[in-house]
Amino acid sequence: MTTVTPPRPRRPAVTPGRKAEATRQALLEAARVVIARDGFANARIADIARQAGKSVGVFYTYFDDKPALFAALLETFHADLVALTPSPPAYEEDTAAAVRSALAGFWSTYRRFHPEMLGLLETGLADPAVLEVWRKIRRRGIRRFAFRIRKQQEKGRCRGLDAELAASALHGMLEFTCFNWHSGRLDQPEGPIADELAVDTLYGLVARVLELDDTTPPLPGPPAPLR
Amino acid sequence: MTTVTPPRPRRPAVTPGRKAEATRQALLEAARVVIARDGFANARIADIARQAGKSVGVFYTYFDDKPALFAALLETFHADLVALTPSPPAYEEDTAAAVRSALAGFWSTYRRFHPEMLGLLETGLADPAVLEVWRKIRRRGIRRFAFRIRKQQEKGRCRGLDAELAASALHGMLEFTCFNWHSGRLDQPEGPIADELAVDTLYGLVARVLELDDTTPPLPGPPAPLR
Amino acid sequence: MTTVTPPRPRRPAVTPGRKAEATRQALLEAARVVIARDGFANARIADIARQAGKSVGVFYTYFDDKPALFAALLETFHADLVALTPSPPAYEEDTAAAVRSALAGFWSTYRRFHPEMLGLLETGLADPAVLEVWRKIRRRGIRRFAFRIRKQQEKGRCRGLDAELAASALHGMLEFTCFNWHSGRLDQPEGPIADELAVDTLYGLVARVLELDDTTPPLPGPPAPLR
Amino acid sequence: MTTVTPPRPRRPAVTPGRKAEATRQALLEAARVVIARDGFANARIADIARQAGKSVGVFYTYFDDKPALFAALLETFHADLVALTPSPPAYEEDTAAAVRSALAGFWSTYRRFHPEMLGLLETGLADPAVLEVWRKIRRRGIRRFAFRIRKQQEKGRCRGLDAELAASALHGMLEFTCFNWHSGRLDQPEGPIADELAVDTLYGLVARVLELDDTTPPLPGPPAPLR
DNA sequence: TATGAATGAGTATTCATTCAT
DNA sequence: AATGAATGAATACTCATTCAT
Repeated sequence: MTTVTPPRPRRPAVTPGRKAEATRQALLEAARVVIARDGFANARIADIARQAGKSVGVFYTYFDDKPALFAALLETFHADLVALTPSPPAYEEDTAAAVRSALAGFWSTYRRFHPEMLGLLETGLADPAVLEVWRKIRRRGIRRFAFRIRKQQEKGRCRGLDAELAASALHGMLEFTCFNWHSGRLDQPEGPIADELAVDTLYGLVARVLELDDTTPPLPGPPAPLR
Repeated sequence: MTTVTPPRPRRPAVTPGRKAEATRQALLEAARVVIARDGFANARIADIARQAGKSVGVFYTYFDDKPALFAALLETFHADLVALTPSPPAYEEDTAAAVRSALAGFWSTYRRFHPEMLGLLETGLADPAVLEVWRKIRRRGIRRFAFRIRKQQEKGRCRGLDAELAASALHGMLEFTCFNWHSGRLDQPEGPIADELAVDTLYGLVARVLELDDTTPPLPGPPAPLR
Repeated sequence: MTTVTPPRPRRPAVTPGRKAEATRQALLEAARVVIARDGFANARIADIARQAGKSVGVFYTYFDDKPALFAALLETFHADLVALTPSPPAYEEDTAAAVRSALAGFWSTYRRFHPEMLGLLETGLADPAVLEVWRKIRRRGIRRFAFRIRKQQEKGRCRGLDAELAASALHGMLEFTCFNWHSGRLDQPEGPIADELAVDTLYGLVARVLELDDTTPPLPGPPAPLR
Repeated sequence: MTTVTPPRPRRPAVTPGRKAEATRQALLEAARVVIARDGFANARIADIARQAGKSVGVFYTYFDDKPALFAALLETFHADLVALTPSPPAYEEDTAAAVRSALAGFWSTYRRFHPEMLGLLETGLADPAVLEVWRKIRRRGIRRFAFRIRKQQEKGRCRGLDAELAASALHGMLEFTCFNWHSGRLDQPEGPIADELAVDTLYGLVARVLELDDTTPPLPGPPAPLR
């Protein structure tokens, strides 16, 4: 037995008034604060509204529910990642520099979007809709890593690596590690990590995997000697 | 949502009779099934009990609450990781083989403990008690990676890498990637990944970072050319 | 963005234990009391639970929501109406007596199921699921009235009446009037109506429409003389 | 949910300018559309305002609250019913024709005021203020039916009928049946009912109850043969 | 030990009503 | 008069946890 389903829009189509957009942004920003503080699952709608200095009800003027809010947050996250891409020419000119710059971009982007990343980890695997967005975000990054690996393979480097899988692993490393280091909760007994050190380290890892150093000969065949 | 549980002396000392221990194990195993299927946050006590073929009430005969159940799962997880460590001599004899074997161990351990890993990702960052266990688990793995990096540095390899940070990143890569690939939800459009391929790929990455190949000269200094 | 839909039953399939059935019945009965007192729309789950001497939560052990509870109430209502039907032979033997007895049955049934009728009127037209049950209930009664009218038409009576429509109107009269008189709220300035008087009156109306009196000649043709 | 509204002197005396009255009418009309579509309880102020092409706020310039809006609708309803009454002479001249014409009036009036009737059914029994209006509306119709029955009884017809009760039942039949047939939701599998057929049928019923046909002898005494 | 019915605190969500502009 | 963003009280619903049997 179900109640009649109103065939009319649930939220009265927020007209993009000045004030309206400001409130929406305030809620989004408040949500990021609360998520960063309490975690995604623990973030209550009421807390978010309060953090924004608004009443509970107003939340539903702008979002259908918490998942919808998170979707909005992820949208910005994704858009930012897309904007981050260095130009292809840059890669050809000085691959190492381009990679390093891309990593620096990653590092700072994942700082900005720490709450979003927290939400992805907390709910991504259990919520199909979130999972789909996360896939989209990863696909981009993985594709670029795989492209770079194949380029190197054309030069006789990165021998024996499955480009797609290696890219997935590299992307995972960046995603998780940037998140982890920014969170300051899991490892780091000695306080926050300096940006330069973090990027240097990540570059040290990625550069070795991609065999970016041209002064060293390529590594030999499949590096798995015995099983 | 799991929270810190003050250790209170409840549950009238379940004398671990045959049947009792069997029930406890049944509940633990059921929890793993339900968590893998629905995620940790979505796993209800009632579901776990039903999956175990038991009544809800009996859950509390064996566990103080949901966090306590997860703590019990993590305990086994950690114990298994400890048992996994290859003997130090093995490393000195054939480092590459030892690393490869350690990675293969990682891979299969993270398959077995997929539900636990899911729980860590979902709640670890928001629940101090869980976070502490996760830290302990990671610390072990990171220490070993850092040790290996320093060993390599003594041989003139892995120049310019911060051993601790690089180890943290490598561990994160393994942790997240094994979890991810086993979950089969995030990347993988083409079905599950063969064990050998997965381990080969991970080894390919780790071996490059550690510069395990003795036939190639060490990479030059800090590999970050320009900032 | 939607949350994962648990593929498992929402309510853990109430096993028909003794106590369980008693509680379910208590809730149903409490609901009838509260609906009769406050109306269907005003009946809060919490009130129903309290009236049953139970906590809120238990309601959801037995019913998915208020509509589901109402569906359960209507089921009994319908079953009772079905059980009410006089045997066909009775009709043939003494039609007038059989009709009168059927009306008396109606009258007392609609007293018993006053809360259900209230719910039908309040929500029936706006809730498709409820509407469907109401249709089923009416269809039965209407079919029987229409059958009787056609029987009379075979005897040259009830000339010019559309059997289906007339049956619909007669059924509506009974339904609404029994409800109305039992409610004691709308007309009646002089207190409750005696059962006999009510049934006599209803019979007086129905008998005239069906032209049950055999001592009077049938009414002439279509009784609408001028338009 | 509508409730009794204490008459408080709010709304700073809307001087009924041209535009003002137009807005008020637009809101009333919009309310009728929305109620007919969604039911009274489901009709939200916001929906009504949107349907009228106005902002939510303006609703409260013209009405104190939702009950007040419904009261305004019922006022018009009642006024129309009053205006409907055929002149007494008409009855004496040709009773059958007058009754038929009254029924036709009923039929078309209840089409026009379908939303109002829906509101009465949905809230009338639970809201004392609405109930009172409904009583007033019914009283008029019942009084006229009772008057007619008594007139017939003076002629030796309608023997054994309690005039008041029979009138209440007849009025209920008309009220409910006109509403029901106009709604097109409960019975009618074969589409809307033609006006003439509807009025013919209702007349067929009422005329039989009132024994309007002068060519047939009056029915004998109390028609309830055995109890 | 086991059962499963009962509890109730914790949250999400809706929508009539207010109010600054 | 009109606008539409904001308010918050009222309710529904969930699920970890308790407890009588």
